Amino acid sequence: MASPSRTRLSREDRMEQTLDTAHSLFAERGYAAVTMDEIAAAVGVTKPLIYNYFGNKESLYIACMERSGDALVEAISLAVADAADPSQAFERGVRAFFSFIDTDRAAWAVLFDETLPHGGEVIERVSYYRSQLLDFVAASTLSRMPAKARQSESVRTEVEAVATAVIGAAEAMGRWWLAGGSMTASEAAELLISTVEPGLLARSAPNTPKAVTEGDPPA
Amino acid sequence: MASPSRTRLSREDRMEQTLDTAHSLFAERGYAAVTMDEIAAAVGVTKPLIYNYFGNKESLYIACMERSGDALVEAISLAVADAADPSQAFERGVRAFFSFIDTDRAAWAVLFDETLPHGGEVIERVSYYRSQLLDFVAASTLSRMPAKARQSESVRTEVEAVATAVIGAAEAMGRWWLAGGSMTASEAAELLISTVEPGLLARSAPNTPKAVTEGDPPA
Amino acid sequence: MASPSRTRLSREDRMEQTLDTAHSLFAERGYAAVTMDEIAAAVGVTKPLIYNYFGNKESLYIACMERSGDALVEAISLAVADAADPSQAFERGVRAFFSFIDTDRAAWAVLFDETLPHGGEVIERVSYYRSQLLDFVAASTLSRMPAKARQSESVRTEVEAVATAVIGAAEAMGRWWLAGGSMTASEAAELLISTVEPGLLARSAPNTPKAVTEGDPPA
Amino acid sequence: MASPSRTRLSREDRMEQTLDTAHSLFAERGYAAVTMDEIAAAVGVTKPLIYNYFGNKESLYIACMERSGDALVEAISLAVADAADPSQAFERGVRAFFSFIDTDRAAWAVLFDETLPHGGEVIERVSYYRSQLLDFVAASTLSRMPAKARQSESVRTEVEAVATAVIGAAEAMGRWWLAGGSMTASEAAELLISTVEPGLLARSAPNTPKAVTEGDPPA
DNA sequence: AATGAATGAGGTTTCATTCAT
DNA sequence: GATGAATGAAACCTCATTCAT
Repeated sequence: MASPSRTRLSREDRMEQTLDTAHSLFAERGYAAVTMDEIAAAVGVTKPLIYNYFGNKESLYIACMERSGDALVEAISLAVADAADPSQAFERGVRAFFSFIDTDRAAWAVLFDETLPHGGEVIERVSYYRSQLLDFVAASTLSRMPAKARQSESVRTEVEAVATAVIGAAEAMGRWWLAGGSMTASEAAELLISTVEPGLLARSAPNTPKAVTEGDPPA
Repeated sequence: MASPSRTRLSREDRMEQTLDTAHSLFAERGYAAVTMDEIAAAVGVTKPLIYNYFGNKESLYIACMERSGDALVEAISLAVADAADPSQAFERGVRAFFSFIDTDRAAWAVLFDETLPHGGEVIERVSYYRSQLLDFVAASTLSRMPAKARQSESVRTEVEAVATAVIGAAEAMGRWWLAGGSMTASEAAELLISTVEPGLLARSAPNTPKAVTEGDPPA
Repeated sequence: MASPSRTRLSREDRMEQTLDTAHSLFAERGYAAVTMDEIAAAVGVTKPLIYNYFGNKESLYIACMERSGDALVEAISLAVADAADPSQAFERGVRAFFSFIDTDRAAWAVLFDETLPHGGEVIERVSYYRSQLLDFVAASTLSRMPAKARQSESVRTEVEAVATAVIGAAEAMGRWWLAGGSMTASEAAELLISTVEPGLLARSAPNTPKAVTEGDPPA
Repeated sequence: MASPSRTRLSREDRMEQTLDTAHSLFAERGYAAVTMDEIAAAVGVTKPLIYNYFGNKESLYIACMERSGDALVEAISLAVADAADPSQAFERGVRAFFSFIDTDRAAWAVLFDETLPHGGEVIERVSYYRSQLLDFVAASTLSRMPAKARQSESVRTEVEAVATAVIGAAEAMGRWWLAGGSMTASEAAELLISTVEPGLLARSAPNTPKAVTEGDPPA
């Protein structure tokens, strides 16, 4: 927010700098409340330059969002891919998620801003990232199911619903954690895992005696 | 939305009618997208009258929200209070929640509008209702815990976090359900219950062998 | 342009007054060069009021134009209808045309403004009025032709072309006359009539040997 | 419009190339709708270079216009000069005019653009070319008059008015022809000639009984 | 000979809100 | 108890034009 130096920057540098500044502002106050004038002033240039580089407000926001979104999706993607055992994908994904919002809480805020205009391109892009997260959860749940079940249409619908609920839980908890901060990100992750993992597991393996998968080995 | 009759109404009736109309509009398109002009036109009165009654847009929205919020809290409250066994409070609450949004999706929409201005009084009131819901979940979780645990500060924090996650899950699933509608409200409720109940239970009774509480193993 | 009194006016009066003022400004400097700010200032109100009444700049311009266009078309229409003999329709129409632009030169300017945006609704409306004028000329020419010729497609095309030329001549002469003013409107009308009437007549009565009018006198 | 090669050109060549490109754009969309950005992009150079060469947008337009204007005036001038008999000057001029706009419709479009700013230098230059055309018509009309009449101030005014009307007719018909194209340029020329020539002739030779030119009543 | 970076100034439009009756 | 008229403030966006290299 500190107004940067007055030197002429290369197009690339200026764009980078603008993205940084805009990202901060958007993260702090949301899409609707931030004006182009403000962004320009914060960057230390005039509006036309920003319009020249980014076209319009929505596109600028999308550019901000893309950095965050890509980073988040990649972080989770890597974590999940590294799981030796598919049954650990979910946990690893959740941990990556909280680790991400711990590292870059602004990214999170931009990605899940609640003041976005309802009917534009921005919302489409946000939806894309949300759907990516959804897919991670859904995939990790499905991967633990018998092949037969995975085919069923109704099972797939249920899994989508459950995944939605889990993402909602993660978002809410993320928000809560960002606001309060009375525990570490990793603790928050474990808390979420312990809350939903049992239910997911039960759903994935309906035939398996739940007792066995869930915990205490039989005496 | 049908423009109401133009007869002169008493102040109270007019307010009631305005609330109805405004509620519909807000539910349909969100706080930000609805203008005072529209509301006045839909009600069939002039803007100054609405300002006279409600002061400003935020207050009007709050008035709309309060009806919905109170109704929701009361519905859940009743359901929970009726539970013979505290261990059923959570399930009953969730069912009441989905039943409520099934009956009155407009109320839900107003209560969980995502286009609210970030830093105003509105958001405070929304928070109040959210915190009420939170308390239900937290209470139902705590009630299943041994008294000793309930005293612990760290346990209370954990429970708050978990309850937040659960409410987030419910909201997200509610939104998903309203948008798609590929199952009944009651199915959605069961889905949510089956997803988080095991985890909650495990948390409430950490000593109890989880297997036992979770769906009797085959003999 | 003198800023009118500050009294509150009825909607109708204010609209009327706004139309008057805007009409003057548009007539004087053209659509593009007049700003809404200016209009509002000249009327003595603020922009939002004007937007409230007229919607946007194009609509305001159209409202201005409609008055002028309707008046012009009606004036010509009446003059032509009054012609006892169809062979006089053209002359009467031309006189009405010049009489009109004599009475209300601003109307003319608004109607044939050359700075209108190319692809909007405004241009459509202007075209409508232009086509009305065209029809007058074309009709008066056709009415003097034998029924047989009137059917011919090629004759109709020719008549359209000629009518276009005549309207162009009238517009240009109108503009010239408005700029210079070295003769009366009625003299200008007669001048135009004497310039094109012979040609039109010759066209209408193709049986007359064209050789006589058109070129080399017979040896 | 095809973006030209990026080789370094001499100043003169670059100017030439810029004029070509700008001319095309202006002809296609009119002065107002073309931006300097566009022109620069289409030429394949940067704006400052264009400013360096031409000063500003108006001057650039004028430069475009001058080529077209000079060419048109010269074409007509030649045609008229070639007329053995002064009585044919008008016809030849009209034919040259339509032949010109047939060959180079872009030139025409730039010369008679209707979106030019009202009060600048551009309009002055346009007026110059228009006055040149006017002079051709006026001269050809005057040349057929007795010397005595030519001296009269009022006759000269009348001739100017009539010439204005004729040019207006030519412009309008030119526009119509360019838009529709349902006849050849030469047919259009003859049509215009046959429409105004009789009137002009009658004016030039006021002693000739007009009845003759105007369609003899059947004996 | 030419460029990339940058701007000043202004345009249309929208909205919550209040004045005067 | 209610209205029609009116506003202040600001938002997004565009364009011709120039500076510094």
